[in-house]
Amino acid sequence: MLTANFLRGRRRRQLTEEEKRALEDAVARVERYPARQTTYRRGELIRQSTLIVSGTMCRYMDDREGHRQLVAYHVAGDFIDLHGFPLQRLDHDIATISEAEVALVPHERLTAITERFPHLARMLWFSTLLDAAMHREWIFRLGRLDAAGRIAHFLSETHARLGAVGMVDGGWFDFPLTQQDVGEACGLTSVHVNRVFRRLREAGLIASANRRIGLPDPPALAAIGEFSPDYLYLGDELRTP
Amino acid sequence: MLTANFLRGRRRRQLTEEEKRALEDAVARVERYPARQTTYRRGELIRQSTLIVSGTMCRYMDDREGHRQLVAYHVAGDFIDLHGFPLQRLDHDIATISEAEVALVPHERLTAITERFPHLARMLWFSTLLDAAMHREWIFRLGRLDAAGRIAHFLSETHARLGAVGMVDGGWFDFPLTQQDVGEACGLTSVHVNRVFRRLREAGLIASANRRIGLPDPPALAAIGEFSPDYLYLGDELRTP
DNA sequence: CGCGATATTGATATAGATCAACTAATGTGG
DNA sequence: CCACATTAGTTGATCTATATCAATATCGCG
Repeated sequence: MLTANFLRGRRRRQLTEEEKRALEDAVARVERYPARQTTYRRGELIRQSTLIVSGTMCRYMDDREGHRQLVAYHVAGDFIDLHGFPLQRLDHDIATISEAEVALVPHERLTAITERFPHLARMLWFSTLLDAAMHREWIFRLGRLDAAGRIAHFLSETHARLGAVGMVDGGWFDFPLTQQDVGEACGLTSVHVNRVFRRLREAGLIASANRRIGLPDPPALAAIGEFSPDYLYLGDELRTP
Repeated sequence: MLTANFLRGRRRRQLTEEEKRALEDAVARVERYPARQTTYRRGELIRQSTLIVSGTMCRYMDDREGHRQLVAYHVAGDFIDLHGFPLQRLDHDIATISEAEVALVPHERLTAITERFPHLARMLWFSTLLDAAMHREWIFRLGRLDAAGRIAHFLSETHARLGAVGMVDGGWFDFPLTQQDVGEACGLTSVHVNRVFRRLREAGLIASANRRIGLPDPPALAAIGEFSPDYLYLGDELRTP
């Protein structure tokens, strides 16, 4: 099932079999994007939305000098540009981080869903509001936390979200972001990210190898990042850092 | 009309008379909140949503030490906690800034709207995604701009949004936020906000009197804040800084 | 195996925080 | 409507987290 990870691990995911089938049937085709490619540019008209089947993508905005600010990081099960359905155009760019397989859903089929399946429509709405909740958390992170806190928060969030879709194994998960990318998500330079990573590593709070990250002590990291996963609306079994 | 300012001044606000009436009829009652009062605390169950008729409110999150980070500022016409309709609980607190008059819409009536008026439902969805777009812009502001840029961006945004609901007069608009509040929105201390305000005032870019702010040269201020109003999805007549 | 991307480390600079008065508004009770 | 209290705004001196600049080391890939 292409859409099996959609809202997986979230509370209130009461989709009926009929709704699941309607969503799966709404997929028009599947594509594969190479790593590090911008797939959508701000302002383009959107006629379909993109559900990540596997791989990772991000949404970002460039400042005047071309420095990138990530505004969201997306993993399997995320409907990355569903915002484009009501908005028609987006205010930011979208790119892959790692290679990604995506399912494309034409907007006319989403319109049909909102007419025929009001509850499923509210679940789609819900999923865009999860993004908004993450945005708020990112605002908090940038506005109130220092460098170590921001990075700890970002890693804790990624850990929790990947956990929800079964992609954490023994505290380890894929992490295809460079230190430069992490800096662009956290409003820091890659140099400073490197120094903070070292401190966290020396404190036994993170480990890394082969583009994967391990969190030996998630609660301690969550404490540094003032992270609490409420805003991810996870199912009961997933609600500890 | 209590709901007259809802989506006012936005592109794609094609509500039929019937839809407008349905929304107006969904209002169960009107309340008045005093200034500087927290009206909703994170995690409470929400059974109704709040549309601001007049006055200003904000959404915020506290850090461990109780320092506040604003994540949104809301004015007349904003459906401040419509996110709570699909989410059921919110991840942040809500408070008034100035005294506010609000219209309350029970969630069961919103559910009825999504079943009977799919297009109006998409417009409600659209309005929550405007919030998400503003959130993204706040992330950009905090992650990539310096103090002057952040403040310039925030003032430019407020100017544009109040313009959309007809609340800007000769470049002047109500601004009930203290410098402390601006700091909490922009990730700065009130002391530093004060110094930046002085510089902007001396440069002839802002003026203030009686809790109002005037922007003598909006394009120049927008340039400093790298502000472009695309993300507000304003009508054609309102799309210059 | 070698090259470009990424990570690492050190030295120095700076924007903004912090601490500490002081002043100007705004409000409040007698 | 005045006297006082409280809140908001202003300014200066100093400190610090993070940026910047620069060099080297290591990794992953063709």
